[in-house]
Amino acid sequence: MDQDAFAPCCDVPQTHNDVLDRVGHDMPPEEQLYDLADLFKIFGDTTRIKILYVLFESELCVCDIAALLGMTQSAISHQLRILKQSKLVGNRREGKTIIYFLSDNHVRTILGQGMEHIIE
Amino acid sequence: MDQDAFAPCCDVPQTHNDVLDRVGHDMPPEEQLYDLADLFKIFGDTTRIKILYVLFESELCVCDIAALLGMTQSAISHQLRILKQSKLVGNRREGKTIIYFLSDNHVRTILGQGMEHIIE
DNA sequence: GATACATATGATCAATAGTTCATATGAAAG
DNA sequence: CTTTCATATGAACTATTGATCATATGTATC
Repeated sequence: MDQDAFAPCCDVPQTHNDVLDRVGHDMPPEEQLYDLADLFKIFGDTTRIKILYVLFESELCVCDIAALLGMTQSAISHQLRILKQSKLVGNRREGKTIIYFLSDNHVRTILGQGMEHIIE
Repeated sequence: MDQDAFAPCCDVPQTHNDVLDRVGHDMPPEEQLYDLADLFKIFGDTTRIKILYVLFESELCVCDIAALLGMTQSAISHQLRILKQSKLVGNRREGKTIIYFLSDNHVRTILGQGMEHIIE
């Protein structure tokens, strides 16, 4: 990053360049931040949250999830695709049906922390 | 919830109603799930993630954040508004400028867990 | 191998979100 | 009290997203 890129932009009584330099340096790389936002986007939809919550308690086939949430098989399938791409859920075939399950421990923590925040 | 609402929808070798009954019961109320999704939507944008990251290390005024991220003051201000509405950041006036800061401990945990997930 | 069942996928459409531009608010200095 | 500086806000435009509908894939059964 350019050393002198940050000129004082307002008359705050502290030295700006010091702070700005330091802050700018500890920033994770652009790509990681992008991936991180993408991950949280997944949690930012009620349907997907509900899916994660039901899988939380039991692995389930697609039609069961659809029945539980009162939604179309197609809608659920589309969302499961997204969840699987992000490695948040996994699946296995069992005869004609396909069983989905949570594949990651972080899911619980992330949802839990989110809940704590909104409960307050 | 209706006791007999869930008929078996596929020929999975387990009894569906048992599982579906149990899973349906431990679901948080609709409104909470909605709020939860709304909270995560906030983390689902690169700009807001970056803002949180810089505030992570130091409280800053609006124009400093804009300078750090190389973005318009207006864009930043709009996003700060959203972050403030969700109680993720707070602010205080200091002369002509307004200083923003992180107001919640969960922010660190949530971002941290997210990072852990994508690093793997 | 033809049919039925469970799931996946592609196209389409409505709704939502983020940036930009122009402008408004609000405190401080002269 | 007028001007200036820092920030906030509203409107408009584009891009993205989630549900629906129709259809494709793929496994099992006859």
